[in-house]
Amino acid sequence: MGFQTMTPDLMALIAERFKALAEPARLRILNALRRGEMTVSELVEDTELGQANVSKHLQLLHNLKFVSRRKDGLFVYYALADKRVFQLCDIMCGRLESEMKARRKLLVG
Amino acid sequence: MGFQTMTPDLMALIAERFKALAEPARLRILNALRRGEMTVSELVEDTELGQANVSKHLQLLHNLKFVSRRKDGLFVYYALADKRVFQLCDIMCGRLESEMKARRKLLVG
DNA sequence: CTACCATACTACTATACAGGAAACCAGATG
DNA sequence: CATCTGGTTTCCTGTATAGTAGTATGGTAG
Repeated sequence: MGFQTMTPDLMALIAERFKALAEPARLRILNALRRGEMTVSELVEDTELGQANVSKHLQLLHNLKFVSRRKDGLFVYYALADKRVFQLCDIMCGRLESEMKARRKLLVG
Repeated sequence: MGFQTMTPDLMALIAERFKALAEPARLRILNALRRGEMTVSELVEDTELGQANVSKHLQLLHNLKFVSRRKDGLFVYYALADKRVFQLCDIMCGRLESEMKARRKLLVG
């Protein structure tokens, strides 16, 4: 596909997916899941968010295929479904570094 | 830096930047700018958004260093300041492709 | 069965922000 | 100066969604 052939539809789909990552709470959840599969309550503990809140975020991330879900008895286990998330975050971090460097240069210069 | 050393602060900064890309209007503006420097009114024509609206989006993109601005007489020229945007979009497109493939498999299977 | 626990759903409030209209500002030009 | 043009800022409205509290569902244990 590629970003070259940019249609409004494609644009909306991409925007929707960026929006999923545009929330510190969800980034925190995804980051926690890097350690491996976790249950909802483990994530609640780890992220210090409310249970309903975590559940909602997980649902959204699952709909967009960022996480997978597996039910086992009483618990529901969530896991990363797409590691590209971190590739995206790394690029953003690179951007941030450039920004900060530029800002520092301004202050010094 | 890298996403490894994830602090809440860093998370918020990243989320803020993803949010900038989580808007079809802004993606359209950035995509238009791929052709090169453009004035606000050229962008208005190209994107079919309101002029004030475009101006506001440009300001946001400029604050986050996605675009650069250059004033010349009556006109203000905006240009891409960071091509990594499209790298990000391409990764998202890759994700979309995987998603669609998986969905198709489900329908067929 | 009842009691209990993990998770999901519903209803609500508060906040953020996109978009549009109009006021406003800055250079250019006569 | 007055006026035009291009761009910005302000105010407003509607919509979307984060977060929370309370409730419902569904599996498990006794």
